Amino acid sequence: MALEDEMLRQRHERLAQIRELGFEPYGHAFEYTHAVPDIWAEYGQKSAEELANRIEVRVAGRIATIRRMGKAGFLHLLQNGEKLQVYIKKDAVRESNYKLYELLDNGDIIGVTGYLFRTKTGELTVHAEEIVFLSKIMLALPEKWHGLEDIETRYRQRYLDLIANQDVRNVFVTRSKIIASLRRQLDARGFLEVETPMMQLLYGGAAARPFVTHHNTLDTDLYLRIAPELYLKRLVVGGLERVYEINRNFRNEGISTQHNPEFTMLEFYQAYTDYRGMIELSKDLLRQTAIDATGSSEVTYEGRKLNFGNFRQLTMREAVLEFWRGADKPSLADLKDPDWLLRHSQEKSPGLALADLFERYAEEHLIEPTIIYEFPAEISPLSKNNADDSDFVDRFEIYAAGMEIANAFTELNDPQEQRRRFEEQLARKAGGDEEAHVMDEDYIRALCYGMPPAGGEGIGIDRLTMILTNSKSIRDVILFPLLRPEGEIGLVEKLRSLAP
RNA sequence: GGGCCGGUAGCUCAGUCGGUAGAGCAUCGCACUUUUAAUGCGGUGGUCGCGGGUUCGAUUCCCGCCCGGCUCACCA
Repeated sequence: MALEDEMLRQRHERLAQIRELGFEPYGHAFEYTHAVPDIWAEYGQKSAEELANRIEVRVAGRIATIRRMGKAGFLHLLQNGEKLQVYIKKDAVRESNYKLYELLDNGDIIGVTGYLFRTKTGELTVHAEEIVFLSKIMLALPEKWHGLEDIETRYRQRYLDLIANQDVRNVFVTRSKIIASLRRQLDARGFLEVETPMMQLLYGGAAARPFVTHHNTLDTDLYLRIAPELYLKRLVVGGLERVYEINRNFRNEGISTQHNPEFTMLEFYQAYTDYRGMIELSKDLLRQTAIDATGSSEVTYEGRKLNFGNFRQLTMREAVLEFWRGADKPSLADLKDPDWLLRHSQEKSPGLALADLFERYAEEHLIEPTIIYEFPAEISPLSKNNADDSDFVDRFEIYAAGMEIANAFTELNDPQEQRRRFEEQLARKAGGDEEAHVMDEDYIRALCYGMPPAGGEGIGIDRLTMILTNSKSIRDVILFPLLRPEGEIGLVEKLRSLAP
């Protein structure tokens, strides 16, 4: 018999034994006086003498390790990422309780009532006086000191990863702090959090291929949104002058260490400001988020220092110049010369060519937090033209660790110009560009009612989290990243064969 | 989608120049009433990712496939 089957059978028998002792193998509730981290916070520094006046506690958690020694034993309870030792002695608990202790498995969830003391070696420990059974483990937990390392299992069974690897738990705690910090900062500035459709009749607000789904009753195909942008700007038209949304976008494209098909974006819009206002707001938001998440505006990513209190600022052309490799280094004048640009890229227009050069030469080298501005209009169908050079738009992106983490611009609020841009995109779509923007006539109609001048920005929460948690892959900051189907698990069959 | 790397016990890994496998932990049994990777002794546990081919014989060699990782392409 395979070991797993054997273990299931043994533990199934233990369920009955636990019941025979008068305990429920799956408890209903347990009121603890302290969570394990609270015990450490309150008593972690107390000496054996200070603990001598019987401090009674009720604690709960999952058994992480268990060491039995004849008529006594120790176990560690794991709760909220921290462990607390429990000591059980045969003549200190009821007989049935000691028998229950003898049935415990690594991974069971129990509650313990007792008093605090320090062992000979000085470890803060609960001297158990009563054990309550709360939940039975039926399978084997990963091994105790190598933990769970298999990447596939970590992603597929994230719950095991969270139990076995406390640093993984901390990544997701930090992710939550990042989102809470951004929310708090935006709320404090008078932004209103809103929710806009995830299922849309038309997709827009970004250059990407969408997922398609179908609504049966309406008999209509719907797209999972690739961005909330056009809906948020409709709200700005409607007088919600400061809005933001933190939610998922879906893009039907490749998967990599920097891309997951569903990912989380913060988008925010502020009326009566422009991209310069967004630059200042971004600097404040990111600096404070880094501090709230990590305790410092300076973080280490892959061994390199990134200071979110100090942003570099370069135009796209300056960035190409700075990171140019090769002998034929161009001048700034070359980068403004359409013919020169077209000679140095496969792209068909000067603006696309400049963006291409930027991506090829500069992007991966933008390690320090850097603001890149002066974007070509061709790659920015929703941004307002620059007043001095209509081939460019008032747009910037923020890069760090070689990744784009934010994208922002002065919003295009001229419906006539927006119509022209959409039609330009339609022409590109006709030319085979699957990611070109579609025409959204209702959005044009909204602009025709007048949108105040506004700045808007999107920040990629997953990538920001990667940087602030020093994670190499986006899958390490998404609890359940998309994976291919796993195949047969076979557990249901085994459980059925054990059932009464 | 292309290239490279990987998949051996529940976990972490070794190994077989082709003769059907091993360690530690976990698990089971015994001993042990302040342990810390508890300790000591003894056991159980494997369709070596899946399917073909070559061979007297394949976990090992060859081909195809599945799953994962990295990377390129694409993208944020």
